[in-house]
This record gives sequence, C-alpha cells and structure tokens, in this order.
Amino acid sequence: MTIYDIAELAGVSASTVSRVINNKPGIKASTREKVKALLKEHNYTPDENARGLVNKNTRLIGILLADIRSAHHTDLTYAVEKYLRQKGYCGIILNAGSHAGEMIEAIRILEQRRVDGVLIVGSVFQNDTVENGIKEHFSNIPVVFANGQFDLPNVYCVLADECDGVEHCVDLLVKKQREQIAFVGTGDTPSSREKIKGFKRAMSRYGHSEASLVILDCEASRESGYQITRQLIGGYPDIRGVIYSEDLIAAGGMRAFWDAGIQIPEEMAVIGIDNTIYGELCCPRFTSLDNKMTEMSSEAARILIDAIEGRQNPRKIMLLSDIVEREST
Amino acid sequence: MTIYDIAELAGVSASTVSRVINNKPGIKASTREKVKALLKEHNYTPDENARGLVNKNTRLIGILLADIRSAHHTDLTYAVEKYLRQKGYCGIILNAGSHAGEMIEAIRILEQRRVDGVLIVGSVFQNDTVENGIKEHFSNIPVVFANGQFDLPNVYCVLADECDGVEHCVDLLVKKQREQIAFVGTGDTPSSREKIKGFKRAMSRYGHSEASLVILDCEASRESGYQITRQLIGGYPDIRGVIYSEDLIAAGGMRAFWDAGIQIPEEMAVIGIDNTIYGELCCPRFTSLDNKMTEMSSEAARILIDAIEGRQNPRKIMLLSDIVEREST
DNA sequence: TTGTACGCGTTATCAG
DNA sequence: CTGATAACGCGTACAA
Repeated sequence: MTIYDIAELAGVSASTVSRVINNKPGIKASTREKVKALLKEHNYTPDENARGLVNKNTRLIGILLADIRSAHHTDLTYAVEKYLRQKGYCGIILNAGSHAGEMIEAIRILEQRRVDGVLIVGSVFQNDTVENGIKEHFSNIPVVFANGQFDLPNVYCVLADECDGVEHCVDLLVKKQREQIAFVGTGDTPSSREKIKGFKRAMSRYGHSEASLVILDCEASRESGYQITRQLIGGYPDIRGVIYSEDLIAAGGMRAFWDAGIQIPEEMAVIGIDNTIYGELCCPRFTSLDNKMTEMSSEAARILIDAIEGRQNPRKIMLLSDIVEREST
Repeated sequence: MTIYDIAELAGVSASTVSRVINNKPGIKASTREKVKALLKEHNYTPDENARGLVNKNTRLIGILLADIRSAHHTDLTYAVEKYLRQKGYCGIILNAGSHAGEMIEAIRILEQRRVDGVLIVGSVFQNDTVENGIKEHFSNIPVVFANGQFDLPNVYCVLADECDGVEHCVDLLVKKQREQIAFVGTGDTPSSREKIKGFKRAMSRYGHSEASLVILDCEASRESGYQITRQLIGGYPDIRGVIYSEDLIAAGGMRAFWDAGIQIPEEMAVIGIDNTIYGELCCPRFTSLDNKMTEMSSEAARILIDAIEGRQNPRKIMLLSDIVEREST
C-alpha cells in the first residue's frame, strides 16, 4: 500500500495524499477528510526508509557500547530507548566489544545505515581507532560520548566526576576509621585511570606515600574480583577497606570475603562503583558510588537529539556523583 | 558520496560501479580494479536504505520485549544482536512495556520501519492485542515468538517446558525432604500460568489436594518478592521450601529470609527461575531452573533469519529446561 | 486547491 | 563487457 494506491482510490494525485499525511495546509477540507478516511481504512503507514531517502535523514540512532549485559549499560539502554521513541527515533544497539576490530566494524555498520546521530557509551571507546573512525565516518553527524571524551567539533561529551567520586569514597572510609584501603580495578580504560587517580590523590591527602598504596589489577568480571580478593586477603592482612572499580567486581569480592569468613563491615568495609542492583543483592548490601549513569544517559540522548534537530547545548557537561551508603561501610 | 560520484571519477557508468560493489560477474578486470580503488580511496559505503528501497528489504529486525532491564532479556538481546550482526542485519529493540497501548505503538513503529522480521520475547505478548497486531501489520513478514505462541501462518514459536520444569523443581525439593512447598509468582502471563500448572500437577502427585496448596501472588520485582515472603514467613510456618517464578523475586525472598534470620537451606529451601546472575550473587547462592533463555534466543534468531531468507524450519520447537543446583537446596 | 515532474541512491533489465 | 533507463516510495518545487 503506497501513496499512489491511496491516491487512486481517492481519485486524487499522490502529492495530495502526501500533503494530507504530513498535515500540510492548502487542501480542501472535504478532500482531506476523504483521503484521511482511506488512509485509516487501509491502515496505511508511510515507509520511513523511502521518506528518509528524500528527507536525507533516517531517524535512526546508533548506540555503541561494550556489552549490554553489564548492568549499568542495560539501565542506560532502557532510558535512551524510551527517550528516542518519544522523539520519533529508533536506536540500533551494537555491542562493540572491547577490541579495535569490532569497534571499527560497528562504526561501518552505522555509517551504512546512515544513522542521524551516534551515542557512544563507555570510556573503552576513548582510543585512536574510534576517534579516527568518527573523523572518517561520522564527520557530518552529531556524536555524544557518555563517560568519555574526544576533542572533535561534532562530538559532545557527558562525563561523571569519577576522580572526585573515588576521593569521596576514600573520605568515607577514613571517616569510618578505615585508613588502610586497597583499590581493586581494571586499569585499562580512561575511566579506570580516573578512578585510580582519585584514589591516589585522596590517599596522599591522608599522608600515604604512593609507593605504599595497594592497587590491584583485575578483569571486569565477578570471577576475577573473587580471585583478586582472595589474593588480597592472603597478601595484605592490614587492609580494612576495599574500593572496587565496578559493582560486578565488588560482588565477586563480597563472595570472597564471605567464603573466608570475614565479617563485613566489622572486619572489612567494601565500596563498589556504578550503584547497580548488585549492591542491593549481595549480603550484606554494599555501598556504591553512584556515578549517575541514568542521568547521564538521559542527558546524552537529549543532547544528541537536540544536536540533530539544531538546538544548541554545551559541548561538555559533567555530572556530580554521590555515594549510596549501605551495610558494607 | 554516491555511486554516481564514483562513476564519474572512474569514467564509467553508475551501473558498472554498482556491479563492482555487488561483486557481479562480467566486468573487465582492469575496470573492476580501478573502481575498487576509487571506492576504497573515498571509503564509500552503499546506503542501505536506498538499497532496501529497490530490493524491498531493510535488513532490519524488530525486537519486542517487555523490559530489557530484566536479566534474562538482557542476555537474550546480547546473543540475538551478535547473531543478527553476523548475518548482516540490525535489530531495533523496543521495550514494549506491559500494557496494550505500548504494544500496539511498538508494532506500528516496526511496521513503519518496514522490518524484515520480528522477534517477540516473553509471554506477556501472548494476548489478543498483539495477535491482531500481527495479523494487521506483520502479515507478510515472519515473526518468531520466544516463550509464547500464536497459531498464525507466519509465526514460529520457540518454547521452554516451564510446566515440566517446575514439576522437576518440586521433585528436587521433595527429594531433599521438603514436602511443604509454596509457590510465589506473578499470575498474569501464560508463562506464569504454565509454571503454576506444573506446581499443581507435581504437588498433586505427592498427594496434596489443590485446596491445600500455598500459591502466593506477587509482582515481578525484588520489593514485592520481599514483601510476599515476609507474609509467607508470618502466615505459613509449616513451609520448608519455596519456588519463585523469577530469580528477581527469589532475590527479594532471599533477603526476607536473611532479615528474618531463617537459615538457608537448613530451615528453608529456595528455587528461582531463569538462572540469571542473581542466583550467583545472593548469599547463599540459590538454585534456579534454567529455562534455556540463551539457547532460546539463539534458536529464535536463527529461525527468523532462516524464514526471511527462505529456509524451512519447524513451526514450533520446545527446549528442555534443567535445574542448576546451588547452595539454597 | 490540486496535479505534474523530478530527485533522493540504489539495483535490475535490456540494449548495445 | 558496459551504459541507459526505469523503478522502488516518498516529498516538494513549480505550474496550473
């Protein structure tokens, strides 16, 4: 069913039908009604693709993330999809993994789909491959980078103050009389490095030399969190508090403490980051740094659509994190 | 950059360029090379939309689910996206909530996008609204229904044996000397009703009259699971085992038992359904019925693409669930 | 107020 | 082996 079919049935031309569909003025009321009735009768829906071909847009948004299964990405996706829908856009979510090959493949796919804008989520994407990919393939559409940044004219950034956030975590632990603190996290993304920076900065404020700090490297999985925490228990008996760079890793750590019979928070305080559901599920519930992923995603989606539709926004905004305290501290 | 631009640069016609892009035979090797070089030089990518206009396909797949934030949907989405990408398709995920209005809106959106096929996930969608929606809007594209069924010519179904699965859960609990069993779950979807049916059937095998069964109604949230479990603890002191219709609800229940100081599994055995990460996170870890969501999603995606590309498959397949036993039983 | 003609970027058909 | 042309479904100047 095309506008031509409807036009024929109505005894008018296709352009008239088009005008009715798009609520353009200058149509006799009776014609408009007749066409509208036909449209409804055959429940005609315009082909967005054909429309896009002439309008030079697709109302499609590319969403790049490492892995939708991580809880904070899931929440983000949900919020973004709802917003996009409301604005008449659809999202194409690509799990672009963590190595350059997949990222560049995802970029090509989105280019091929002629998406109107791209949302990049997670600082894993803050690398040369992606930066060059944007320059080459997305130079004429807006890009919003959540939790990362590129200094390119068409890229907007929404960031969380992760460095400050971790500093506040350290402050909290110190306030709770836990000055012997370890940091467990992945060290391979800009975001992780920010967190470690915050840790170092805060610890130095409390007079710890950088050489004395306990910073353990860990993969982004529960299992890895478990293993590293076992090593921590065995190798650093003085530690009384741990900050994990992600809730998922913290969940693994919580399990290790549980298995080792270490009481939380009495013998060990634990803080995760991201404030996902994991903090609520573990026993005891663990404290987590809320880095405002939900707000970040809403902001990012809004800024992206604004940019597509010609509304102005600052190139870079920073959201302030806060700590959700639970039983583990 | 269009094929015309490339054609002009190469001094050939657009059709020749098109033929090179699509690896059609009958092009002089030298011409082919020259065009290929130009294509690469300008990193040209064909416009999928324009392509779809003439090919009458979009290589777009609609994915309908209630809420991507539920852990089993997330896992599914991940698996499906990976498969689709590999086959050259993109997915459009719509969180179609749980009421009719949203469902029909989502269906219209997908129709407007002219998706090549639709994947519906979750038995919440097994209702008249969606069935009529399919008849009206998706009558000429294949639809795969994961965890639900419609008796329509273009709909394929992939199901889990949830009724049998719950029966086996009861068997397990009885084997563990817990014959006083309660079932806690939502009663509002076909899937939930299947589970309750399995519960009733198994319990009757062990000589319990239907009237004597403890079946509590609960919303699909951790909080609701917590509240209902508190009521259970207060109101049914004889109960020694609980089957929850979803892991998320079970997680709430685990918390309620923890708060009440009830030992698991000594005083109470717990089984969840879906075998999500929640079972691993709680303390102690809880047993869960694995209803094969991951396999289901892979199968569903495969069947959908098969149908689109003209390969045959059975209209209806059933996957056998099994129980992943952990510390709670 | 309405219709004609064209173009969006691509592929397929047919002619050369 | 290659090029011209039409067509996909729609929106929009321009003409009537």
